[in-house]
Amino acid sequence: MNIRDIADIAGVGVSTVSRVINNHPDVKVSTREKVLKIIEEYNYIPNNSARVLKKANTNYIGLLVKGIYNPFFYEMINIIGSIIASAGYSMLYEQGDYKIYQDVDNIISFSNEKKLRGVICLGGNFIDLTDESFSSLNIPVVLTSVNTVSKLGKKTYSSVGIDNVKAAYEATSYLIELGHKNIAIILGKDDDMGATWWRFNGYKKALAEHNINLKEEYILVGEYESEKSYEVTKKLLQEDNDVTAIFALSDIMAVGCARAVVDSNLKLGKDISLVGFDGLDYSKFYTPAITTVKQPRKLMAETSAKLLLSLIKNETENEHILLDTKLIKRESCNKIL
Amino acid sequence: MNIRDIADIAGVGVSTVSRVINNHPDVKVSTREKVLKIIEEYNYIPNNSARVLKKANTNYIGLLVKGIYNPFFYEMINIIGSIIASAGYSMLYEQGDYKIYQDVDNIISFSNEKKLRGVICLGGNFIDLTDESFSSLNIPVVLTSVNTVSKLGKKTYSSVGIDNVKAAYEATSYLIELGHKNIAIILGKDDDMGATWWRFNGYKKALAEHNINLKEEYILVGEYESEKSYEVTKKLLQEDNDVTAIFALSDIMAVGCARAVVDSNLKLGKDISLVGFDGLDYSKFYTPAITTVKQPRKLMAETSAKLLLSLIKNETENEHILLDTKLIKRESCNKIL
DNA sequence: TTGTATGCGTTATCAT
DNA sequence: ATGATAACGCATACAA
Repeated sequence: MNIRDIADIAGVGVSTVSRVINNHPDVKVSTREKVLKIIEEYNYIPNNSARVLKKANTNYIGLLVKGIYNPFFYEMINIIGSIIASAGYSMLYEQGDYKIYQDVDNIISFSNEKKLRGVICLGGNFIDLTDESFSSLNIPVVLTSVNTVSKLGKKTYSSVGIDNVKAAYEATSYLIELGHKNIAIILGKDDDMGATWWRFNGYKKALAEHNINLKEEYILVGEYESEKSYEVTKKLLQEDNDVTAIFALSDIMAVGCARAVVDSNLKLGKDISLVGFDGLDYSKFYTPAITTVKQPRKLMAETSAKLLLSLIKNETENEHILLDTKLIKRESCNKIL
Repeated sequence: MNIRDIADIAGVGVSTVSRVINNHPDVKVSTREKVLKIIEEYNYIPNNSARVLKKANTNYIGLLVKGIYNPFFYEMINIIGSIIASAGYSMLYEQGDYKIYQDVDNIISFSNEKKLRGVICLGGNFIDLTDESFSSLNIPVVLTSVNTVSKLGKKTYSSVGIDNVKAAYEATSYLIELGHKNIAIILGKDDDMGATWWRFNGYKKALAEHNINLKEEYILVGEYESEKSYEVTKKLLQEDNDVTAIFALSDIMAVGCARAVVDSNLKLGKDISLVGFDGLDYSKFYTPAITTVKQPRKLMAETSAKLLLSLIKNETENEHILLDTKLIKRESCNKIL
């Protein structure tokens, strides 16, 4: 069943059917209705490939997600997906693990191969972006929750994110204000140039401002996993009796820490203070509830999708949007002398 | 840059280039290398739409996910995605909320529109499946973590899931064996004919076998949300002093319950026993750790993807696979007299 | 307002 | 082993 069949059945030319399908104005109302009825009746669906081949553009938007198991992104995927869908686009989803470091090449080949109209990247490393990085790409790119280190190429892509340095600085400062001096930090990956790196910088900045020395032993790596964070925290608590606070760079890791504290016969929110990062639901329902840096992930998702849509429609220029985080104080922290 | 350009540059015919691209045997090694070099040099990527138009089949596999925020599915999405990708297919992702009840129509239009090679559905309601439901569909369908009620049409699709009745029966029986008689249950949605309904049946079966009456007041609805579950649990504990155990049909909801117990000045794992469902990581790290029914979600994801791939390759017939769940006993339950 | 004819880039058939 | 050419289904320029 193709456009010609419909045309024959309706007793009209193919172009008329095409015009009906594409809502062109120059069709008599009665003709349009007749054609529409037949399309309906025969369940005709235009061949997308032929359309794309002819028009040389698709209605695909690519979503490139970095990090296999990142609950933080999952919710965002669906928000982005629904906005994209209601704008008439389809979402082509691809994910890569943390090991792939050629993210730019990834985007370009993804785009070329699938003839995308635009791309959103959730996470990823874009360390050495240049003015030419995206030059071979003629579709808009939105990097969301991505930390670019380079100042170059800002005109060639958009971004939506948070100020990781500031967020981590605030969280660490909060712990310091509560009187903590021995503050351990659980990093995601130690070779990560993304969020981990910037947040680590915020932590170091806060320590430095209060003349607290950075201690090697207090820098742990949790691999963004509860389990791993549990292990490293437990080990730390066994070996060191001075530590009074822990800053975990994700809530997933914070939960692992929390349990490690309990299992070390210490009281969370009393012997050890804990701050997480992300603002996932379950930090709120944990016992005791875990203080965390809340990222506006719904807003981030919405902003990204809407921005990309505007960019595709050429309604706006590339933008770099930083959204606010919020330190949510709960029961896992307390004041010490 | 198209196949003709490459052919011209290489000084060969288009068919030769096509043969090279598609790894056809009848090409002299030297010719193949020459063409390959030029393809590489000019960064030529074959036009997918033209290919599809010609071959009348894509390399798209559709993933239809039900339920906007279901962490249980998220991890599975990525596992499925990576298996699909390494088999050379791309994943077209669509999601719907719980309100859409015409899931079969959804699959069919999705498939037709995108010329999919196969579809995996994560969740969803397929209550009145008939032998004809999928008859207009000539691609394999795998329903994962879906509860079909109908016995019809089993030859026309595959499924991967767990025995929800049995799993819920075991969990409830466990609580009963511990001495509990007043066991509340937190359902997902009250009008859900999917997992909730079957698990609810397992719960009822266990109660009936031990001559425990089903109490209206003990049937709560948590909307698959921690927050909502928190509220209904808190209300229950205020109004009723007899309840000694709660069975939450998802870990997300269990976490909400857990906190509600604490906030009602009761001790979880002592005054109130709690069993969750799913086996998400954080039930393990909760304090106290939450007993839960673990679903083998990685295995479910792998099984689904591999099954679909075999079905596409016509290597196997439709199958209906039930995987085992496991009750993981932790600290949130205790024996009462 | 409507129909005819052409070409989008590829693969497959048929020659050579 | 290789090349010419005819589809695939559609949108559109042009003709009517």
